[in-house]
Amino acid sequence: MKRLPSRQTIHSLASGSHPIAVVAERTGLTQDVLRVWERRYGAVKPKRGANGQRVYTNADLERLRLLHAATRAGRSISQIAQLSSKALTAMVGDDAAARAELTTVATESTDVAPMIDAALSLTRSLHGVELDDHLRRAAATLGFPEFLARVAVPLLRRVGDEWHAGRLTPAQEHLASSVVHDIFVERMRAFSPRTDSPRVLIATPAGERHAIGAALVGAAAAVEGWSVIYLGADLPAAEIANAAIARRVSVVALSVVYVENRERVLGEVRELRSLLPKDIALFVGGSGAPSLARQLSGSGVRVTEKVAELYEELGRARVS
Amino acid sequence: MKRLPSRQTIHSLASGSHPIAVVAERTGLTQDVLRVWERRYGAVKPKRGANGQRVYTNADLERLRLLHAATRAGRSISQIAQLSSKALTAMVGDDAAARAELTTVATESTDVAPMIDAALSLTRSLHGVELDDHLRRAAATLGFPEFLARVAVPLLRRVGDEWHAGRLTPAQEHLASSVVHDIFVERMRAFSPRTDSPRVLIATPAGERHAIGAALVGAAAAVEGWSVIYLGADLPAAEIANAAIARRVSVVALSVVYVENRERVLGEVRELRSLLPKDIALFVGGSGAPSLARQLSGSGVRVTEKVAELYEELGRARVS
DNA sequence: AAATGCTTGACAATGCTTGGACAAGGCGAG
DNA sequence: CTCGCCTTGTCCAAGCATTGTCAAGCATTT
Repeated sequence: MKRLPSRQTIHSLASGSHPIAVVAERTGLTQDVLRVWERRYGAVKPKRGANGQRVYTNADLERLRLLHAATRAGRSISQIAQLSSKALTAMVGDDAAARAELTTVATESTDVAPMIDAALSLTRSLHGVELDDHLRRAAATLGFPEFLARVAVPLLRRVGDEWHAGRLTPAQEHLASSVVHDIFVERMRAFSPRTDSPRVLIATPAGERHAIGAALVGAAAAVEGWSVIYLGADLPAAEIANAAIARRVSVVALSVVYVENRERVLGEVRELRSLLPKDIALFVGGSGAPSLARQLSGSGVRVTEKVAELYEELGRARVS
Repeated sequence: MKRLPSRQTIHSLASGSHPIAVVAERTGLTQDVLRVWERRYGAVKPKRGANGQRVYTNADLERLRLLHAATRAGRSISQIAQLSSKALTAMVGDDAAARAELTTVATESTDVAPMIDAALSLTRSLHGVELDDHLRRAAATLGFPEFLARVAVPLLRRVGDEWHAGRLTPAQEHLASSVVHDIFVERMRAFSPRTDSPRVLIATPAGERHAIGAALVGAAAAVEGWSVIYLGADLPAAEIANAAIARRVSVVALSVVYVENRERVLGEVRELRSLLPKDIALFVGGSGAPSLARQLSGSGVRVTEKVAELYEELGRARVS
């Protein structure tokens, strides 16, 4: 038996132990590449199990991700394989920053500011059809991911700001949200029917009536190749759980934008977690999610920054 | 005695008691696997009924689902069968999170080579509907200008090459062209009806029966904000001139892909130029255009080869 | 008798490892 | 510019362990 002092258990939780297949899946590297990087450059030195198979730690995994990012940025593996993980982190960060700078210069060819301004003015004048048309053009011109990051999200934020400042009426705000929402939903439906891709179910919990965040996540996920089941807003936990089980999704994602009744939302999320089988992962995202993070930690619910970024950080240079 | 009709075995019963068939159904594992996992790895240890048959609890069921998810993620059953259910939950959650993260991060710069390869393979197998779907996804993901330059044009060129090399049949070539053509035309129609924008007329001269280049230009122009009048292929100069004058276009663009009869095309272009008022600009583009460049220089006809050039020319013409 | 399930043993498919070979692309020298 | 060298990712073959599946024979229940 292994010795199990508390230190060891903590450490083993943090260090992880993954077979090569998992590492390949998670890093995006081929098994061949993993082996050859080890053999030729000693990039990582995984332990071996009793059967001689490689056993990678989480540190190895992270290191390999860094190496992968660095090689994608144009570095040659033989030059960087021996570097410390710390140096690698710094290097990858530098590369990302440099590239972000470069791409923002390069992408200024299509200037989105006029698109957003035009959309805002159509919102003001309550020209719904024209707004819809205008945004669809923008989406077709930029491509959906770009449209999301550089037009839809900034527009929604500006509409929100203007509304808070009293310069937009609720009707105007509602119009903009609903037009954008419909575009998201349509795109989601158009992209989803891939049969063999992993399924994700998206909704907002009961008490959260803002569907727009959920629709945004759904559209983004659909474009990324997920098969999306979109249920919309304000659903009780039992409904969500039933749908998730019936459709055999592997992930359920909830969007929480504005927390009206904190306890109620928390209760709904907890109930949903208890109703779902453990092998279905539950994510909570959205601008309201971080405020729930503490109460939900350790309960098997993941409060994901990644999804929250779609709301707040996508406005900046999205190139990671 | 123990009359437990299957209906009563709902998860409201905390412990549950299920025969192997139910467990197999609910976990997606075969009965053989259930037994062998128990025999070889002690993954679960179900109680036995009076007759020696296995009786699984709900906890067993959940644990088996977790194990199933973990093995699907690439882990080997012998390594994880002994782990606690809690550790398993964490591991499966991690795997799901990693996958979600990987896909959402992959938004950076989309690699088009696989798109083109996939399109070519769909062309080979004559899957017209799938090809259409695939290309529309690509267009929506990249945005139409990017799609044109990085997918559609390279694809058409490769199809042409393969066809010349005898590796594609005429039917396959035709399928690809027609699918791409339809996408172009649809995009053109969907984008055109701006009332106040400058108008461009697009066609191919008599003798040129390949409409695809014209459709390409039309779609590009429509996305750029032009109001496009698309006449299609193989039209005599007089027809084109009449339409151009009647609709008061400011630009006429001709596409010439494959020059069958050089003199005839030259004649058509010259005649068209002479029929058009001087304030209507005349462009000739397409892969067949450069070979006509010399004979047309100085005659008030502008020759462009690449799509990018055409964009520039259109931009210039629009300003003037 | 039919259905369901158990055990044991055997077998085939899959996956991992090692070592080597190969081809495409980058890069400097001629 | 071409030529060769180096780097790097991919592929292959053989050996071995793991793992899913199958068959045969038996037990219990309907």
